[in-house]
Amino acid sequence: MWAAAVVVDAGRIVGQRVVGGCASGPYVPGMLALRLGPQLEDVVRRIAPWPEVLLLDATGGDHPRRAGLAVHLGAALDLPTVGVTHRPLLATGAWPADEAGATSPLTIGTDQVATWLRTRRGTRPLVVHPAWRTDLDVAVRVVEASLAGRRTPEPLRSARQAARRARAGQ
DNA sequence: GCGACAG
DNA sequence: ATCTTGTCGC
Repeated sequence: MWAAAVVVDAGRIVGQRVVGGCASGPYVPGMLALRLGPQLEDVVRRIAPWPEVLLLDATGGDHPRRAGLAVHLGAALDLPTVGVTHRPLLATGAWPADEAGATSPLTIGTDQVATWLRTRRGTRPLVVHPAWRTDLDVAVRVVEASLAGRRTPEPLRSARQAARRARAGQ
């Protein structure tokens, strides 16, 4: 398993780190932190400059115990976190209008734990999860500020690309 | 037994 | 995540 972390400031990559090794457990929905937590914490701790907020492929309160991987990692690192996923884990809610910036609530019972966000017209909306020391409003603003005109936040694209390169050996 | 189920 | 199928755009 490979993990990559990049620090993006004003659209520019100002820090990057890649780390490899064995995943620490199997993939079990609801227990991602057990599988990926240790290596993700390691790769973030090695990065410089230290970020103001972490964007992760993970959920926050959309979790059986309201503690998705983004919550765990934020707590472990004492760093604000925001999650971005393709789909919710448990929460449900109708898609927002097909307009950039449109949002709609994702709820578990009466609690809104995340929001659908249409980052770009004509594409599937992303799920934005407030997590450690962030709320819905901040989470959406962080994601929108990191889009760089694309559907997916630039830090996540860069990190995926770096991890893919490392996995291929280079 | 089958589908759902972050990555 | 990974894989497969289908669509759209360059």
